[in-house]
Amino acid sequence: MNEVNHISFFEVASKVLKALGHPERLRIVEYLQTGERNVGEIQREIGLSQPITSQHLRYMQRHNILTSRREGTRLYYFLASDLIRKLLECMHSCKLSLDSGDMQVGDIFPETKRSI
Amino acid sequence: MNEVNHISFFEVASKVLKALGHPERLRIVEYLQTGERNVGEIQREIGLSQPITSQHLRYMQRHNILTSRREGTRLYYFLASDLIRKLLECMHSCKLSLDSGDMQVGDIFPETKRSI
DNA sequence: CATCAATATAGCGTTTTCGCTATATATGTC
DNA sequence: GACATATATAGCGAAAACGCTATATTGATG
Repeated sequence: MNEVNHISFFEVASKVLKALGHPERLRIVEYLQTGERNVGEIQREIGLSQPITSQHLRYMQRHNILTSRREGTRLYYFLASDLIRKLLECMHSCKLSLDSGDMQVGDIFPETKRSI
Repeated sequence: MNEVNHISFFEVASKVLKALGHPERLRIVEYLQTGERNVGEIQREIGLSQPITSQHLRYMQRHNILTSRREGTRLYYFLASDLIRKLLECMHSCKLSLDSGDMQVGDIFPETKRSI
């Protein structure tokens, strides 16, 4: 069991992780935790060019991280699944651990010496 | 704050996610949750060729997912940080949610129709 | 239908990832 | 030092990711 059409959990999960494995995309996705936003809003918030913003959003939509909803000329993107939401919560709790000093950057990137 | 030598949390986290974003590497890393293993053990467990196994392990070591310890002619690899462990726990809990049917594959991969 | 604003796509060069085969290195043993 | 076992690396071609510029599409409005 644990397979659907020969797609294992590992295949699914790794695709999601890979798609989130980009600093700007992670920023975008964390921003979208607060609710849906249109491309322009995301672009301004993250500070990317229009094409790059659109490309990242399309990429994440293709990889089932995001979904979109059109409203007139605007396209609103939002988180596509509970897996994504759970993952982000987890990242956030890791971030808090790092902030609180329970965890050191050195635990993750030994070459840096101070805590995040 | 929240920056160390201009390396933000997003940079660190996205590198980790990217490095975990590969089905075989995810398998390896989940296997290593049970404790350290040497290359041969990992190779046999996951069912990869020797060079590929070694390459994935080195890759993950370079990306601060794993560390290693030599014992004679054997090299033992193990999880490098608490962030990794936390992330895996999270993935595992997501996996359980999927298994229990609370979540559907369709939530993640709409083209598939049954639950994982 | 002309035009504008919002968003997407094409095309391109560079870099990284990937899996593979062949070969090298390191360690232990005789 | 010869040899065996365990592991790593080199080198290669194919594919994908990346950021960029230029251009196209879509929808609303006059």
